[in-house]
Amino acid sequence: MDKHDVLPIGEIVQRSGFAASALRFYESEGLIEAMRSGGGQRRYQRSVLRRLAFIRAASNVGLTLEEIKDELSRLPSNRTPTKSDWHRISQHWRGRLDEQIVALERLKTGLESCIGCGCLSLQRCAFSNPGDWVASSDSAPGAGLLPDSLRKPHPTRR
Amino acid sequence: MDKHDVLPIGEIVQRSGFAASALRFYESEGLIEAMRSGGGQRRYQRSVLRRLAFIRAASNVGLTLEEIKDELSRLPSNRTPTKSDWHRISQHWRGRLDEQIVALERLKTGLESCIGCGCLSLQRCAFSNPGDWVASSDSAPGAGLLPDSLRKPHPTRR
DNA sequence: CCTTGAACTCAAGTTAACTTCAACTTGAAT
DNA sequence: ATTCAAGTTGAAGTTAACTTGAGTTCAAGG
Repeated sequence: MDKHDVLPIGEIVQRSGFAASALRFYESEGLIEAMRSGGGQRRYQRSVLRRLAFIRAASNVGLTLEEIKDELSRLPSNRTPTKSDWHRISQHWRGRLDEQIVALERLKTGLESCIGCGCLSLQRCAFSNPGDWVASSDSAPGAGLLPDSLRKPHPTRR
Repeated sequence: MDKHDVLPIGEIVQRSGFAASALRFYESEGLIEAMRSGGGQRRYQRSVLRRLAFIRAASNVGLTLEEIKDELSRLPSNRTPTKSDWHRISQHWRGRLDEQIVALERLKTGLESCIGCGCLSLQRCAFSNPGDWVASSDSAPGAGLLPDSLRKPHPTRR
């Protein structure tokens, strides 16, 4: 039990779906670890696959690598996460997703209410109001708008 | 009726909530236009405010500047958009928002179904599956995952 | 031994959407 | 006439999350 306990990077690429360059990058950022072969090539433990799955899931939820790193480090040191670890985390992520959904729905509602008025006059359209206008009258109709956590996709990604 | 028909950049900054640098940038990208004073300073027509409101709203919906530029150019040349223009556009935006909401909800559902299994085993967890796995079995449970249009916020903003 | 495909490193490039900076110039008010 | 806030330009910087490229080395099969 030696040869099959570690996997070369190509294998990890296959099984995880991440590019080799991404794996090296994650390693450089301290998200994953690797041992080295005699000649200096990376040899991964099987557990890195679970870690990578976690990374992908978290990233789908919209966490930054920084945040993901934090969560990974909070996962009681490298043992397999228990069901309660997983439950705690999923609650957190659920919250994130809910926030995002609510924000989008608020936006949609604003949009709908604008169809009637044909406005975009910048006068009192909640949909197009810049942040400070909205902030000024606290209980405004379309108050809030997009939270910081809802901005455009990153172009690099697949 | 001359002095009050054009506005200096500072005024536009106040009224639109965009930074002066953003306004110059938008101009360089052809999203807005400006006349010049004798000495070369920008003088904006009032209508630019409506355009800027449109830009902000579209950007809140998640359109790229490129897309916004397209939509602006499709708005029957610079006249005030009619109610039907606005209706057509808002339908488009609504579609975008709906897509995004659906994607997030699919993700949330996947997350929920994962709580029970405590998985992230990379074996068959729809939530953490990389794209190609999902693509391979077409009618998979959590199929689809995040569309390209749903990736992280851009840090620069506000 | 030789050949090749797989891997390595490190620096630099990519993308969007702006911002910052340095070094002036304008223009409205006193 | 002076002043100074407000405006101008063009180039370079910022951020996240990686990718690309150049030049070199590893490792496994024949």
